[in-house]
Amino acid sequence: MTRTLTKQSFFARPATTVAPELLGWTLVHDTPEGKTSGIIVETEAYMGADDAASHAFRGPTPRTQVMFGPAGYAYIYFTYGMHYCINVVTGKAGGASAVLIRALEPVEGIELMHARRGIENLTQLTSGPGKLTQALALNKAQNGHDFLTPPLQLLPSTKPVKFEISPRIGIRHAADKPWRFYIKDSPYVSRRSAKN
DNA sequence: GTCAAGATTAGT
DNA sequence: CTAATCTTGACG
Repeated sequence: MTRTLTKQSFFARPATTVAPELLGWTLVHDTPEGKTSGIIVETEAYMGADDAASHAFRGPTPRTQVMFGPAGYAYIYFTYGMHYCINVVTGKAGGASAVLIRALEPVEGIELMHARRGIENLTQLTSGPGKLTQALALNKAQNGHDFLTPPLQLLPSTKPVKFEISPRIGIRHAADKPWRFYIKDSPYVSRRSAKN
């Protein structure tokens, strides 16, 4: 087996396969204000039309359009009247599967992230899907952006990671599916997932 | 047009 | 446990 898995083919696999492998990767966002980045420590897989918990379950809508496109793009949505969440589209085009990035370990631009979040606590800076988008200044403007080019990128992991599996957080349907993955012992996983 | 629910978070 | 806050999508 000599073929290398390119970034593009990496994403074009089932969300349940990509989600755990994304742990340890780095999410970077460059803005005029400065660069912010973090290591992915928590993810969840959403399996499109076959997954009752997915936004794509009832077919394509204007909001979920990018999930039905090719893999490697950002699906960012607004919810609860105050939060954005970011996903990586995975699988083959039309499948509408995606991986929700739920928590990061802060790396670059920590001061900027503190300012954007208005808090001092480092472990709570990016420990949740709504928190990390605020810290990296992600919103609707980045919806549909491909992760292979600046200013929003996903950089491969440099070392293997030890992770655990659990049911997904905050969903009503398909709550039994073990499709949440997180780095064992990381103090940066989301609070609700941690144990609450 | 109307309405309920939501892949969340912070605070009591 | 609940309030905050508002977009989306289903219904008609």
